[in-house]
Parts: sequence; C-alpha cells; structure tokens
Amino acid sequence: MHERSLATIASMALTTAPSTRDQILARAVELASVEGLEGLTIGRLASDLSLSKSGLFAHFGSKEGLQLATIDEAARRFVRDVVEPALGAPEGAPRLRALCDRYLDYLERRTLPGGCFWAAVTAEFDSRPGPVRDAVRDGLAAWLAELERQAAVAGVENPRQLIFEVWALVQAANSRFELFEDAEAFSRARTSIEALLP
Amino acid sequence: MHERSLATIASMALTTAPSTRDQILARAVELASVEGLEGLTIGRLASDLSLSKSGLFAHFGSKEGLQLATIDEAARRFVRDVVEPALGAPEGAPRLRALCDRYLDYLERRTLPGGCFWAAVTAEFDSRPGPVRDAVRDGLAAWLAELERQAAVAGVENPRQLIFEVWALVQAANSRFELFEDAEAFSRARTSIEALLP
DNA sequence: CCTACCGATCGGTAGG
DNA sequence: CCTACCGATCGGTAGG
Repeated sequence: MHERSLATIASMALTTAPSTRDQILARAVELASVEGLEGLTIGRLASDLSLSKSGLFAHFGSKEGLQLATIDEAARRFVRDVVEPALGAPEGAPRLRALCDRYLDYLERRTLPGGCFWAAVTAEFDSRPGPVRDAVRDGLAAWLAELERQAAVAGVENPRQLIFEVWALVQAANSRFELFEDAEAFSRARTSIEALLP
Repeated sequence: MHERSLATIASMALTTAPSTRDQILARAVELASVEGLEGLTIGRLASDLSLSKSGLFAHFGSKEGLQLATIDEAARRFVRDVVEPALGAPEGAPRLRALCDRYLDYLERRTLPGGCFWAAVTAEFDSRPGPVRDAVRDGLAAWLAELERQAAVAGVENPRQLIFEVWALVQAANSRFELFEDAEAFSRARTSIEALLP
C-alpha cells in the first residue's frame, strides 16, 4: 500500500508535464465558463495556446468533439477539486455538508474565471437537444445523485426535495456573485443550506 | 425608481402598435431564450422574418443595440405577462404569492421556447462585463427589488434572504424542467416556496 | 503538429 | 426597407 502510493506519486511526478491535449482542455474549461461551449471557438483556443487551428482541431475531430471533451474535463476537475477532498468526511450528513462546503468554497475562490461551469453550460444547452446537452445532463445528474445518496444515508425523508433546494441555493449564490458581484451571496446560501441540512 | 420604470414599460406595452420592429423583437426574445444573446444573429433573425440583413440591422445600428433592445422587450413582456396580472392581489403576502405563482405558471406553460429568458441571459453574460450585462443586471434587479418590497410589506424579517431563497427555487424549477424535462420540477418549487412564504 | 486552403456566415457599410 | 458589397472569422479539409 505504501509502495503503491509512492509509485503513484512518482508516476505523477514524472508525468506532471501536461500533454498538449490536457493543456487545451484546461484552457477550454476556463473559456467555456465565461463564453459558453458555443463561444468556445477553435480559433480562439488555438491562438491562446499558440497552436495552429488545424493542429488543435485534429485532437477532437469536430467542434462537438471539443465540446464533449471539455465537459468531460470539467467533470474530472470537479471530482478532483470538490468530491475527492470531501471523501474524508463520513457518509451521510457529514459528507453531504462537506460536499456543499467544498463547492461553495470553490466557487467563492473563483477557481474558474466565469464561475460555475455547470451553471454556464446548463443554461446554454438546456433547451438545445443533442449530444452536448445529453453530456451536460449526465454530468449534472451524477453529481445530484451523489448528493441525494448522502441525504438518504443521513436519513432525510425526501432526499430529492432536499437536494433540489440545496442545489438551487448553490446555483443562486453563483449567479448573484457573478452578476451582482454580491459578496454576501455565499453567506446567504450557507445560512439557508445550514438550516436545511440534517 | 424601479416601480416607475416597470409602470412606464407596462404602459408602453399597452399603447404601442405592432410594427416591423416589434415583430423583430418578439422573435428575438424567443430566439434568445434558446440560443442566448450572442447566438441571436442578425442573419438568422432576418431569415426568420423574411427581411434583408441590412434592413433588420438598420433598426438597431449594431448587434449590441439589438441585444439591448431584446432585453428591453423581454422586460416589457415580463411585466405584461407576469407583473400586471398579479396587481389584483393586495400588496404584501398575497401579491408576493401571486407574483411567484404567475411566473411559475408562465414557465410551466413554456411561453418562450427556451424557458426563462433571465436564466438564459444571466448565465450567458454574468461574467462578461459591458452594457449587455449591465442591462440584464438592471432588469433582474428591478424584479428582485419588487419581490423584496412585497416581502417587506408582508412583514418578513429578512426580505433579501427570503427572496434570495424564493428566486433560487424558481430558477431551479426552470433549469430542471428544461434540462431534465422533469415534470415535477414546478411542484417541487411550489412546495418549497409555499413553506417559505408568510 | 504544420501550411494552405475551402465555403459559409459573421457584423457591418455604401448607396439608394 | 432594399441590393451589393466588405474584411474577419467560423468549422472543417487536404496533404504533409
């Protein structure tokens, strides 16, 4: 076990230099949080990374391929930055609280230049059927299902209703923070969420 | 000031005769609810209305002019379809309840093809500074201020916190309805809001 | 990963 | 409100 984690650390250290594709997707997630997945253009992305358009294009095959890869990368970063750090808390109420806290902190730190990636792409694609909307929906559904599962473990009587309310408040905090630059947005959300959690 | 501008907009809506410009803006609000204010292109709009691009363009002078006029039209329709019908209810708790009910009904009927106009354009422009974001912010601020005023008249101790929560739930209902085609989204929101209102 | 292209569409202009 | 344009940029392709 010690050997494995050392090997993992070593291999991470050796592979820290991100691939071109990883660099592209890191920038793509940032850009999409501000400009959306349609505003994410291949030319802009290539220019930001000093690549040729066709060189960048070849990694994804189509704009839709780039959009889907960007959603996948955003989900991966979300797990790494929000879900994984909360795994130390026991399942149920403590885990649920940790997941909410982590994400509110993540948003408040303005980790992405446009705030919540899911807020941006959900509003953009929620009424535009197709593979991109499906991927957004699946990514968000996985997150909501995890929150609902923790609420169920905590013995909440109606997990879906509770998580509907909790996620509503998180999204409202993001929206108010971004649109109104309202510094109180997150404390408002934390107050309301604390009153709801078991 | 917010109240006066709402009343002014309402009276304009009642007295303005149909014109090419009005037809353009009616379609623009619909399109923007799906495609956003950037996805709203002059060529697409002209084609939908069988006008030349330059003929349509001349009404607004720039794309930004079209975007600002579209926001203004959306606000006008919002007042006509949501605010005015609620004015029969006495100020305070009944008015607040009527405003919420009206808007939830409006969204559930899917009056606009992309759902809530404010949800679409807020998420799109909330991290993109400029006149368009300012107009979105001002339109939403007028609506939230009206809700807060009714909450204050109703004797709520913290109107801002209450309306933060109420609007969060309305937006969550719209988002779930659009993204997941969740028929229960609005009943969820109504249940939660009913528990919050005085 | 590149250069060199392609047709379509973008916002916008000239002139009527 | 129109026709006839403009340069820039879009997603995408050919070929290396």
